Amino acid sequence: MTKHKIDPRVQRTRRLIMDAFIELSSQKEFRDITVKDITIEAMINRATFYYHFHDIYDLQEKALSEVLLIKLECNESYKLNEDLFINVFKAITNFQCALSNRCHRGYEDTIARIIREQLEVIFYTVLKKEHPTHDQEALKIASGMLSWAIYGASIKWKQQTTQTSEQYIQSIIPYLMRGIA
Amino acid sequence: MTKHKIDPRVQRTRRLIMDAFIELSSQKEFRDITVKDITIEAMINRATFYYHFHDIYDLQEKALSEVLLIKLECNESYKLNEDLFINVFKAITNFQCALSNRCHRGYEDTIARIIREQLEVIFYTVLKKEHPTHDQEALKIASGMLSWAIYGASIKWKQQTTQTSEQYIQSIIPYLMRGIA
DNA sequence: CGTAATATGTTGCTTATACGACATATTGAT
DNA sequence: ATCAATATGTCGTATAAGCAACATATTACG
Repeated sequence: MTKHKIDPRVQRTRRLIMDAFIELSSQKEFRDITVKDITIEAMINRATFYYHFHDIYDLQEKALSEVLLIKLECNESYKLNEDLFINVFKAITNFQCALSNRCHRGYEDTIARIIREQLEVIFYTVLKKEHPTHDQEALKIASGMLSWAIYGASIKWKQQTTQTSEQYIQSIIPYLMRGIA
Repeated sequence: MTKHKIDPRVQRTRRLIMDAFIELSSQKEFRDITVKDITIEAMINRATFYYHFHDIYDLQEKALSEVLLIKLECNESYKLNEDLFINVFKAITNFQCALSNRCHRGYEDTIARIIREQLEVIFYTVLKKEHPTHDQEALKIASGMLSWAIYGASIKWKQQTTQTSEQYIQSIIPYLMRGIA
């Protein structure tokens, strides 16, 4: 049960805006999508857009975060183990490949930040559950380092062509597991 | 271009309500569908439902009219000829068959009225276009009689089992065409 | 480079929708 | 037949969304 119920109109309108962005992003590059495009596709007023989002960049981040979140398929049964790393790595590499022809220059930093932030939340949640008595700050640092590490691995993976993402992450999991679990 | 623009919120909300009704009517009989069911399925407030519809019966009529309208596939190129009668007849018999297992007793009159009203509008529009100088009242009477006739034929068709709806209407078209075109 | 067209961002006001409360009606169970 | 549960219908209030207008910024074109 949600502790705080969101107004259904807000849910619907945000859904309309997010879906409009996703639809438009399959038709044109991110930098060519305007707030006007969004409002036409979603059939909402421009003032309504600004009621929900700061600007087009705010929407891009939130929309991409949601897309990644869906790919990550987070669930409460996640444990800090090999399966988690494999799933997470496949999700972020899939995410990056899906974006590679929609946003060239200028979005790498945004995407990188979105990926790291999502990973950090996941790792922190899992670590918190497995080590409830540990210092919160230490868990934050650990999850932050892990997210950077996984992200760095994905960048390295992209630079090579001989291994699938699953093969690649499996080859580096021993380096991840040592010193954590 | 519409001469009067409808508020997008009104359009969206009515769409939600109509779609909720259609969805529910594939799961339960009409008489078992409540306003509460509709508001849950559509995710709208009960007061909002009453803002748009008088009661559940008002919704049923409007929703069914829309379903029939879609089946009729009205377009501006319609002419009062054999094709029109065949299309119209197939649409209303299809409509009646689709409903036959969702609303038993108590809805025949509502459905009959919906069918006749839609047919009357279609026939009047076509007659008006083909005989623009004719007396408006005479055109109304002619379209009314035609709609009753076609509806009556559909009732007769249901009572027999040897002919398809298309065969049936073709066998009675000569009786319809004489005295009109 | 200058100008026109287009997009952005904001504002005040209006309309549509949500909520909770309430009285009444209907339905289901005993 | 009675009572409890559920549904209906309405109301006052609050919030979200739409509209038109406006000033400013950006983009496209000649």
